[in-house]
Amino acid sequence: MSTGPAFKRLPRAVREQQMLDAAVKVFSRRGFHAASMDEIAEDAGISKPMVYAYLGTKEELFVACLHREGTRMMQAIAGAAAPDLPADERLWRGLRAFFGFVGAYRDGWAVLYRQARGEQPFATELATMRARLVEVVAGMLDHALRAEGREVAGADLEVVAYALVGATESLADWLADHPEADAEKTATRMMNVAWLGAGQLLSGVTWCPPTD
Amino acid sequence: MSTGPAFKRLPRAVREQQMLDAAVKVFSRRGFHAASMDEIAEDAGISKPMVYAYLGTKEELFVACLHREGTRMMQAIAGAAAPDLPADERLWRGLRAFFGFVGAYRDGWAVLYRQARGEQPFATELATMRARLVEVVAGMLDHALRAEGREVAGADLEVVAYALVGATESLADWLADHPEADAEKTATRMMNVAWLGAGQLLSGVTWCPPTD
DNA sequence: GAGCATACCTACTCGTGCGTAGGGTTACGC
DNA sequence: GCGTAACCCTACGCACGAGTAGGTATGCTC
Repeated sequence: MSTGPAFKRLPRAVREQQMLDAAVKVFSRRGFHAASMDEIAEDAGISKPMVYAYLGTKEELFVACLHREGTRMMQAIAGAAAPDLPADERLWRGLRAFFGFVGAYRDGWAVLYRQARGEQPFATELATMRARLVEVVAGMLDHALRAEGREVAGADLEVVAYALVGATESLADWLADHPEADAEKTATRMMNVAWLGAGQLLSGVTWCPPTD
Repeated sequence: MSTGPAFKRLPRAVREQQMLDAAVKVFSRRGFHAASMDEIAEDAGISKPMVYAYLGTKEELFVACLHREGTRMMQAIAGAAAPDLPADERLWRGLRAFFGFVGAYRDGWAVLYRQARGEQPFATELATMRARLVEVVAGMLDHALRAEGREVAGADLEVVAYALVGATESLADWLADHPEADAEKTATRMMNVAWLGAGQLLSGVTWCPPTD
């Protein structure tokens, strides 16, 4: 007369992914501190001790989320940026891949990143990832410059790259908040700002503060 | 034989400012949730019930911080952007004022904003402020465009403005993390990226995705 | 079908930190 | 000098949520 187990027993690997899905969802909705392990467990359709057994403490769980989403993003971008292409082509492909990723994982990405910014333990983790991106962009600009036989101080390039990455993240946030918006179009907009600006700089045009 | 009161009795207005100073400091160091009212009180040289008596609950206290810093920032920028100047001049002055502000209040500003991003109750408050900035920048671009007799869809302008604001905030974060960096120089860098990019767009140059 | 590992649960402990009750002390008006 | 209002404190109640103890059921191997 027993109805049997209401929910199936599943292999570890599957449950871990379900837990991570739930964790990303709840963390993004509530923020790291406000999220409760109980809610994550419930959302994953499992009880709390299972989460601790598989993914460890709350911090470790968050790091696992960060890691999975970060890896997904890097993979999405990695293929796009073949180093032998011209700089504008590389930038365009990179941006398209990036916004494509954000568009697909709106919920996950943007808010995870918004969360990780504030909390000390994770901010460094995030900063490392961003540093990698900045380095790639700076390297690309540098490459393009050398191809024209000119050179710019590394620090300057890095700051420019930093600004570009910041602008991109900002538009990614915007995209995440506007479900109706189109990822491809957003990428084009970003490319306009980034490339026409970078293009000018690459051609040696420089703006100087007025001497008043 | 009594040594008298170790700490002076001070009028409300003074104490409130001390509390806000302490709150900004602690919130920025620890983040909203990790910050404790006890630590804030201790740092302000006062006991906890006083904080509740004057500034209300933790959320209300944080909002008060956000409000004070936000107002300071807006005031810093407000004077700089006289509407009758040419667009590049206005942008330059705005940026200089902005980075000057961030440079002066490194501790307070950047981290307050980093915090407010994540937590739902404050994210909207912040979004409103940012929206005002975006509007100002978009208005400036629009003005410059009309002066040349051209016109661009409002939505497009807004996205471009959004990207510029994002890039600027990103460099502000960078500035806040690099105490040795110079605010003026950072503003110049930002102006290079923003204006040379915006300048191209204003001259009607547009980048189109390659048809492959 | 006995043994064992793995999946899974209910029901707790315990620290932490928000918010408050209730009372003391200094200044200031009259 | 005396009331009254503002300033300020020590000490608590209480809820919430991280992490755990200890036990049950299911599938897999031989």
